[in-house]
Amino acid sequence: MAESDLPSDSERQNLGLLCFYPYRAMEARILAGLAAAGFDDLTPAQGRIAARIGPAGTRLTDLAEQALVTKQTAGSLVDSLVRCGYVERVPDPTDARARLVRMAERGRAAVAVARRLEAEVEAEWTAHLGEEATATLRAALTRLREVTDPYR
Amino acid sequence: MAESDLPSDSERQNLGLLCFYPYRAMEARILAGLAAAGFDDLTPAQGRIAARIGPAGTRLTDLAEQALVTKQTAGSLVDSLVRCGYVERVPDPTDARARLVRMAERGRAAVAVARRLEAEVEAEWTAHLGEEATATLRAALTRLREVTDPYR
DNA sequence: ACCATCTAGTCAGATGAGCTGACCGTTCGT
DNA sequence: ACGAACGGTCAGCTCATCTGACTAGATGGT
Repeated sequence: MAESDLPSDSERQNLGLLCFYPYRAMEARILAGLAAAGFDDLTPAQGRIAARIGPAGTRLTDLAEQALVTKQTAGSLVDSLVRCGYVERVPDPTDARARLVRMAERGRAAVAVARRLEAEVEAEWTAHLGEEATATLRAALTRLREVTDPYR
Repeated sequence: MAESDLPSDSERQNLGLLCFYPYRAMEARILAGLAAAGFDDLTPAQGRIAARIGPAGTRLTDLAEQALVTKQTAGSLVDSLVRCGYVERVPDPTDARARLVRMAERGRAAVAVARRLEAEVEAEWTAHLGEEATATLRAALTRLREVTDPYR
């Protein structure tokens, strides 16, 4: 990679903002693809919550904490996901106060589509940047997460 | 996001999601810093609009297009920014239909603080990643923007 | 010059996403 | 066994965002 390709000072952008573009692009592509596949009642916020549901189910409080929203917000998003058939609530066998939010049939189908779309977009990005630069980018972002994501 | 038949590393995350953490962290830090400096009536959405106002002023329609929101949304955000004294609307001398949204005194003061905070956070990230890796990261993100930002 | 059309921006109304604060039932440590 | 902590819901609010319909000014073809 030629060093002369580095942006001039006037073009130099805030690193946070630079991170925003790929994130927004990925989210938009996945949401559009899901809609095209018939999952057209999903919103970005629902997706962000749903993406954090573990294989065995996850408590509402944990979802809220990881997504950095209040439990009320998480609760209403889960309600809407339940209404649309993506997830279900089951009692937590280990704690009678709690319930686990778990993927339902439709949710699993949507996740499969989302994974495929995600891989598709990453492949495009890799084609643009090159294999090696992409791997380096992923490594840097993963390290950066250590200081930017409080809930790893 | 954990179950997949693919034998993928469990730590390996969607590149889009990996981009999300730094973006969110940067935005939160800048907003918190601005609030601490007395600019405590700014919301994230107002900030995203305000960040796109050019030195000579920018039309509402252009702000909306760049921020990927409708002009109605941009309009109401600008209204609130005007109310709080951050920006002002002046007639566009070249088109009587249009008005330019321009930074006001308080807006310029806030921008100065935001720039300082931004540099501060980037310095922390650089300390964590190292000079060279940070430069490489910036270069990769800048190139990635070519395919992820429709309004460059 | 005229009219059709385009563009800049606003008005009205709806909904989603997020918050704070108050509350109830369950669990757990001492 | 009891009080503090935890899991979750209810109520009520604000802000951000959308779609659709509209007005005023600009522009271009005949």
